[in-house]
Amino acid sequence: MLDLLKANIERTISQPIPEGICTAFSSLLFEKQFDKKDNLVEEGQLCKYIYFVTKGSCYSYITDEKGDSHTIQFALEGYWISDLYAFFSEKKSIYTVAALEPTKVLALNREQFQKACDTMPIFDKYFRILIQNAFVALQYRLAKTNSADAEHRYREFSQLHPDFIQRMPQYLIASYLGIKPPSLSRIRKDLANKK
Amino acid sequence: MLDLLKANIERTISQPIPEGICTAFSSLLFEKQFDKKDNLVEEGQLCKYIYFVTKGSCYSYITDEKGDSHTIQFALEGYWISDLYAFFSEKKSIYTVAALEPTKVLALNREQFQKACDTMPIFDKYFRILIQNAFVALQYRLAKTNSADAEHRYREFSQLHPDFIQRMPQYLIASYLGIKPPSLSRIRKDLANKK
DNA sequence: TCCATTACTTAACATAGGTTAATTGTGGAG
DNA sequence: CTCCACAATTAACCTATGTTAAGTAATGGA
Repeated sequence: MLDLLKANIERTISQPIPEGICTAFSSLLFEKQFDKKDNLVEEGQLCKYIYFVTKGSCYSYITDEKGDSHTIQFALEGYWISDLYAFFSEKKSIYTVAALEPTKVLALNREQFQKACDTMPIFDKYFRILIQNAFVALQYRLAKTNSADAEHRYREFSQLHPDFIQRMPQYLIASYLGIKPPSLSRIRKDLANKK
Repeated sequence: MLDLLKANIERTISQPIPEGICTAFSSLLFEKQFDKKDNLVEEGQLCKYIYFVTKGSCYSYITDEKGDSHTIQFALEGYWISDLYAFFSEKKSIYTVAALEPTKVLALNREQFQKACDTMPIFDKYFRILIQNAFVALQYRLAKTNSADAEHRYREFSQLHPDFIQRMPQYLIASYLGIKPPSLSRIRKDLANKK
């Protein structure tokens, strides 16, 4: 499962990395397993790790005052996930990360993350580009949240993430899109009728 | 106005930078001026630069099918702004960046950006942390957009960005919050009455 | 200083999406 | 195979915010 990570790094920075660097990096990570419904990060707790998913899937969400959950991010194999706010600031987590299936991850803690970035400049680059891409995608998602209606957002999401449509339950997709399950049902019904 | 940038870099990476590095970096930048309402980036055009604001203010927005604008980001002195999607992908811009006042910026183009990152690893670090912070803030903004009502979002925004409240017109603040000017007026009226 | 423009407010009405609750569908544990 | 718990759908009704349009207040250029 290190192959998945190595491929991810090389694709992200658009260059092959020496075997030595890869070994050095992987020595900073350790493998961890979670059952379905386990929490990888818990709201209110410190967030010690960022996780690279090698098997399974998970998602992060925020809980509002009414107790409702709002999905922030999905992660399948090959995705990083965590509460980056809490991870970098060393404050209490504001999000929860939970496994949707039995899930295997590679965990990286803050000290090792710093060490990787400080001793191997290639990792500043890797994480810079990784976050750069995530930022661009997130900005677009917010732009669409504020400028397009729910049906439009659902159609675009289906196109962009057919894999998520397959594997994630609908009530989570609804919450990712910023709507409630009955609304998503309505939208799906309308779309089915149109065809 | 290079002082502003140097201070920004040192604060971001939490370490002083040698004078030499600073000079080398600044030689990659060039100064540019815009009048009020000028576009720094135009939707549909290539986005050649990222801009560091040294004087004045600007904002980025997306235009929807109906022709309505939706504010993505504000930038005062000490902020970077651009269409990062277009800048990095070399595709046509999907956002517009416009000056709200007579504005001075330092412009950095893609080749120089690459050069800075490739030859001075400290700039990978600088931009990594910069984008990291922007990502964390953006993720929180989206989380709130999906989980809190407009009044809550406005109160939080006022607390977090009193400077924006001062300097930005209300119709742009409304659009930043994902609502229309009449709604923001209503909210402000209600808040004034509550006190 | 005055006019023209642009921003802000207000009110009446419209609507997308939320809420609730009942109903049906479904997949995993035993 | 058969429950049971949970996920998805549906329908009736509700509410926050949008829409439109008019009126008022600022602002900036001649």
